[in-house]
Parts: sequence; C-alpha cells; structure tokens
Amino acid sequence: MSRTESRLSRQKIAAAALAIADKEGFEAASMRRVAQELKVGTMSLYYYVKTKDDLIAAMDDALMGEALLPSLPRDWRRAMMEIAKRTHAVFIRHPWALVAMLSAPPGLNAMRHIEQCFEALAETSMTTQQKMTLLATVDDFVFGHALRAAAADATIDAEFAAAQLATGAFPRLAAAFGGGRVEANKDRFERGLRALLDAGVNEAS
Amino acid sequence: MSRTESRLSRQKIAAAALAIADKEGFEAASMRRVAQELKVGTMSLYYYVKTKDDLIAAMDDALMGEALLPSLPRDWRRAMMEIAKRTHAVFIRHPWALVAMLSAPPGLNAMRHIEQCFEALAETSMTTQQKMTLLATVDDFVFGHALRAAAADATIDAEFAAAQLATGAFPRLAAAFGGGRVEANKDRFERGLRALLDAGVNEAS
DNA sequence: CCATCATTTCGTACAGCGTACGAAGACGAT
DNA sequence: ATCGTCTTCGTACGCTGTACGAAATGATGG
Repeated sequence: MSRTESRLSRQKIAAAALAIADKEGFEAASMRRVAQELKVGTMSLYYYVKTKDDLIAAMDDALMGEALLPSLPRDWRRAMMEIAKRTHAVFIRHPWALVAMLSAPPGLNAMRHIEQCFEALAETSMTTQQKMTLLATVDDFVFGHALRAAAADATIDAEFAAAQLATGAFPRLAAAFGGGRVEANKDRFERGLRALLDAGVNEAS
Repeated sequence: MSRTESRLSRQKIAAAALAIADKEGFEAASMRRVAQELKVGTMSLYYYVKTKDDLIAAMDDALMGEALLPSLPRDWRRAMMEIAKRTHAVFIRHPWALVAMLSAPPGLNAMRHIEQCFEALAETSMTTQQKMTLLATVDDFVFGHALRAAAADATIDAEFAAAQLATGAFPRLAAAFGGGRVEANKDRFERGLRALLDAGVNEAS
C-alpha cells in the first residue's frame, strides 16, 4: 500500500467534513469531530488546514467542484441554463455553504466554474465585460434563490404567521392567503433565469 | 421616569446586539457582550429571548424594519425598484444577516415587507399568484446579489487567483483579465432587477 | 403593614468550541 | 548512528450558549 494513500490531505479532510455536515448538520462538523472520523488527532488537521475557516473554504470548493458540468451543450442559453440549474441543485442540498461563502475566498473550482461559464458564452457576440456581467448576474440569482429556498424550508413558523394575519394588520397578505393558499410559482427559478439570459442577449445586440 | 423605560425588552436587546454587530462584527455580539452593553446579567436576556437564534431572528427582523419604505411611489415598477434597492442596501451593510436568515423564521417586519410589495403591485392586472411569484423572484435576486457582493468584498484572494491564472489552466478567464482588468458591470443589480420586472409584466399580459 | 404570590433578575456550572504551543515520532540523507 | 525536516498530536486557555435554581423585586389582598 502506497504511503500517500493513508496520508491526510486538505481534500480528504474536506471530504470527511462534508460527509459529517451532510449527515449531522454543518455545526456537527467541528475540528474534533472531523479528526475523530479520520482517526487522527485533532491538531493533526492543522498541518493541512490553516484554520477552521480554511477548512470551510475547502469544503465550499469541493462543492463548487460538484457544480461543474462534465460537458457543455452547444447552445449558449442551454449551457448557461444547465450550469445554473446544477449549481442551484448543489447549494440547495448544502445551504450552510451559502453562509460559508462569506468567510471563504473563491478556490480552484470556483475559478473553474467561471471558466466554464465563459466557455458557454464563447461563441456569442458579447464583449468580455458583457459576459462577465451576465454570468455574475446569473450567479447572483442562483445563490439568492437557493438561500431563500433553504431559509423558507427550514424556518417557516406557520402558527406565528397565521396569528399575525388574523390581527388584520396585513390586509393584502391575508387576502392572498385567504383565498386558497396561494404560493409563488414553483418554476420561478427557471423563469427568472430565462429573463436574465434574455436581457443579457439584448445588451449584446 | 416610567419604569417600563428602564426595563428590558426583546426589541431593546435586539437593538443593542445590532449596534455591537455593526461596530465589532457579528461574532462579537455574544450573549455576554450584549448583556454587558445593557448593564445586565447575561442570563437576564433569556427572560425575553428564548435562545441565541431567537435573538438573531429579532435582529434580522429589526433590519427588515429598516428595509421598509415610508411611502410608496405610484408607479408599480418604481415602487418595486425602490423597495428592492432599499432592501439591498440594508443587507449590503449587514451581510451576517443573510446567514441568519437560515436559522430565523420571518418576523413581523418580514411580513410587512411582503405586504408592502403586494401594495406596490395592487393596481396591476396581475393575479395574486403572479404577484407572489414576482415579489419572490425579486427578493431572490436582491438577497443573492447582496450575498455575493458581500462575499466578494470580504474575501478575494488576489494573490492565489493570479498564481492560478498564470498556470494556464484558465485560458478564457486569463484572457478576460489579461486585457485590462475587466469587471462585471457595476449596475448589474439594477439591470437584472429591471429584467425580472419586465418578465413579470409579460407574464401578466 | 404584612403575607403571599407572580414576575423578573442573575450567579454558578458545564460541555463544547477553535487553536497556540511545544514535545514527540517518523523518515530520508549522510 | 546522527542529523534535519516533515508530520503527528496532547495539553491547556479562553471563549461560547445555556440549564438550573436561588434571589430580588413588585403587585395584590387581608
């Protein structure tokens, strides 16, 4: 058995932490817990990872790796659409990673993600700046939707909301929910995406 | 002096915590620190606040209060635009609140925010579901842009990125940044917003 | 004025966190 | 066998949220 196989590495640590975060929640992925999972002393991790935030950055980047498309559709709209949908799916599954973005600088896979977006837009007539703007805008929307979907999923307090509606302080809201439980359209994500892509191409012309 | 003035309250605790988070960062706003600021025993806070997450929810809701518009422009586009811009500005200033969304159910002011959006859309011909979808989509984009702007602001590692670009692994990215430091358009937020609003009205017709 | 009771305050203690520090083990080269 | 570097990790410190129960405070009825 090669020695490198049994050795630790930044990636292996990140993978172990990711597995724990998935199974037991992000907060369970403490340095001690990760070390235990790898059958290693806690402080050993610090040889490969500068700090906990650094580990989180590695986890985040592993996720961005999952968001990469193995191959790109020819049509640039389809391509951008699929990148966005895949990225979205990844972060819907790992909402804590959205939080982590705030303390983790972009890593290798984040750069690959941007590279892939540029590749998708390669054959359009957009200027570099237009491409940049479009991909940034799309990612804004992707992460935003994922964030709010995760938040809504985790934390609606129906009891409190119903009580407030009953006070009459929110007439329009009450009307909206009174007449048969109206919710936002399920495919608003795809619709919004399409709108942003359309606007991007209009810029270009 | 009235006794109620010197008494604690959920709001006053949230306000104190908010002040600390602004001055010294979100992580500095610990229960002990907040209590000290209010000249009160740490555990006294727990009479008004069930848990730390509950306090965070209160802070978040106070912020949503700041995002409310005192008065609404007549034109529904302008109105939605201004609500979005104001909300955006608030969360750009308090990026930690985006994180907090994941563990805090929507409070009173969040409901007021939605009510205000419905009010902005009251005179359009949209159905309730269309209104709901539009305001949800807009908020997705608003929070997403704020999140990514805050992340980019806090954590770009220019040195690492430059080193990676130099390896030649990112030809298109290198080309984009090689020819004169191209960045995404500064007003992509407003442009994106407009695109989403336009799409919303197209749905309606 | 005192007794009684609910409301409000908070001191102590505990388990868990990230990590600074430095000792110890493992290993290749001379 | 010895040195030097790479890798491991045990201990300890200061911080966190908060469970628990005792104390202080304020209002109420006799």
